[in-house]
Amino acid sequence: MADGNSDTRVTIRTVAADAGVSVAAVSKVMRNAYGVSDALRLKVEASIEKLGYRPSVAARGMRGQTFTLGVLLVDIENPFLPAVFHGIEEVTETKGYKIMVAVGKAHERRETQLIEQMIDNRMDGLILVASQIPSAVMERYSRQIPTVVVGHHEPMGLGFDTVNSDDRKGARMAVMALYQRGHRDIAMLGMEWDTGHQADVSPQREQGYLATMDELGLSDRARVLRVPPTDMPRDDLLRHYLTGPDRPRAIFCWSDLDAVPVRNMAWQLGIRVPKDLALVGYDNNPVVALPMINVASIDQDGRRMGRVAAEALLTRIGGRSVAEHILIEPTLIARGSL
Amino acid sequence: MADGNSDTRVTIRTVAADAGVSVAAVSKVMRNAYGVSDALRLKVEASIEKLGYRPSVAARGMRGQTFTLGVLLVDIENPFLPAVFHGIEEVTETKGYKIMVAVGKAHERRETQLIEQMIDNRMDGLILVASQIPSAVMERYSRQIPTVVVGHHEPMGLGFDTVNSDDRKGARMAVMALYQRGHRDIAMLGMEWDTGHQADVSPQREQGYLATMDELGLSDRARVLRVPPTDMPRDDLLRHYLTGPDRPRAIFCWSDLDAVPVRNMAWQLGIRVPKDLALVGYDNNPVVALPMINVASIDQDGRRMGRVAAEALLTRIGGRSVAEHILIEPTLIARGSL
DNA sequence: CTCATTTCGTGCACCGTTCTACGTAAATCA
DNA sequence: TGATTTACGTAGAACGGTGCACGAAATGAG
Repeated sequence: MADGNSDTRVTIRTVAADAGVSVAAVSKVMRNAYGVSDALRLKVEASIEKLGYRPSVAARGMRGQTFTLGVLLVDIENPFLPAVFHGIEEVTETKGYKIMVAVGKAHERRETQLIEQMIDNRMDGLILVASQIPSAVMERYSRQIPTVVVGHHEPMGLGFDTVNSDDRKGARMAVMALYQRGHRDIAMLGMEWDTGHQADVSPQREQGYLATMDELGLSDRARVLRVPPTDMPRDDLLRHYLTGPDRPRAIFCWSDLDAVPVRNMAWQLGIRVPKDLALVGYDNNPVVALPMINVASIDQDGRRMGRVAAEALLTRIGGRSVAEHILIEPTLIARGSL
Repeated sequence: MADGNSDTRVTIRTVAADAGVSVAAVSKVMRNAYGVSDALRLKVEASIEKLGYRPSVAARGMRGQTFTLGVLLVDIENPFLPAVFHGIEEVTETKGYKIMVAVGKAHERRETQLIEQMIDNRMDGLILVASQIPSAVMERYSRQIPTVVVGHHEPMGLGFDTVNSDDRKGARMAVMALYQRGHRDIAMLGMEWDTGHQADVSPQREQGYLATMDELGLSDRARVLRVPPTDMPRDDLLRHYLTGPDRPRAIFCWSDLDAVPVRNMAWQLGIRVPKDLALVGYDNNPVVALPMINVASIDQDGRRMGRVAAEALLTRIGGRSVAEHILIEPTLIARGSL
């Protein structure tokens, strides 16, 4: 690497002078564009190496590509999201693209600001992971910048691609696993209704749950218990669900973020798992894999979703304009809670 | 290659034309620079609002500030890091700075690449959180860009500021808490030695542990059990530590990332906590707060560290050049494992 | 009323790239 | 051999801002 210190930054001109060629020639080499001989390339590459030249992203962004992609994560706590992020990186890293991450904290206004920031920063493309932004707004932004959306069902989206786990199927697998172990009284723990985000994953899982219960002839016992988001106090509500007269014998939780508190509350109440209460969660969070917790879960393979999303974005940057909507198969990770 | 849009972007010139003033005047208003009358400001602001103008970060970066700070997190899994990140955001958000995150995955070469990327992107400053980069390299980068380092003890650093939890004191609090509950045979679980990263937090905690054991006259029983990083298989080793002839009656774990597996292994082996084995961890990870896990921990207040780091960076960007080294007091969160 | 000083606004030279248009030499074709 | 085509390299105009140098107008001092 060996760079000297930074009296004057080494620019494309420095390199050109050192190699005894024109600025444009160096630019061509950098972008391995058409029309540069091996001799020239070698000369320029030697100078680049010698001087430790690195092109300015800012200057690049003014005319051409920045080779930087923006990734907007809904939050950073849920381990599913880092998994997606790693998948994205696996692909972009080999293709010479860099990543810029931002965290939207599930707040719509904040997320739109961040997207605008990414556009201002001249990102070449955008991956939105589990964003709270309404589809119409996404559609609008996607006209300004190539966009792929992960964890947001919108099969009719025109301007952007989507990559999703097959959430209905995942819910079906969870219900079937409980059914096959003899459970009939299966409830679901779902997110609280707020706005009408039908495109989110939680409603998809609910639909899968309800359809499967129906298919099994259990629709009279089907019910969705709602809990507020994790940053609200919920212990009393969970206790009520687990001890009330209508308490279920099996629960499918829309997310491990909720399955873990449920498992803990059961333990505190002396409810045995799986004898008195069977559980299946969603996301295969590392916490449910702990021996003491040991809750079955649906694995979405976030890493794979990230890879697929990144590949889709790159082809879209490459010129594809017809939208792709990719669905990925989840798998059941069976554990002691069934 | 590029997609076919559309609306010609609204630039500073568009605004100038609309407001009937010069480009320089608009620039001045944007930066609220000296020498602009209220009348002019109002006119320009109206046009900006009307046209929805947003300055190009890329273009700005070529001469002036980008109002964007780079944050390099060592990884994204350990919840302590998001906490620091949120703290940083709390202050930058109010000062009009944006954040760009990158994740170094504890890999030195990767981290240096990311830092260079941030410099290429013309970030106004850099916050490195628990970075693996040697101090000498940090020193070198800090000459190119204002830098604050979190979770890396380097009180002699000249070119950059540091913000740390007082890790020796935290270790002392953990040992004292165990001592006061009557424990004498207290071991520590530490990171495996790899390179000589004396500046990292883990050795600091070890020093605090050893000094406190010494102070209590227990230095003959003091020992540091070493475990490989979390992505390696470690169950056999943990089992060995907990069942071997030299098995301790109390363990201070350098991180909750290790305390949780220890707690689980104890459970699997039928070792009662805290009766047969007392535990204290570090970082107050949400997992140790779960009722079923319930392990005491030292809280570093990552949020506060993030706030302090961001404030330091802003004053450094503002012109301060003498280094600051800030130490923050940790607190003990007592739980059933003591 | 004149001269000095401050306040406000503008013109223009950058910043470090990309990319189009163009010139020239070498290679291919008829 | 002359006429085209192809390959290679260059000059120079963008890109969208910043900020210096400067002039005009307004204000204050004597």
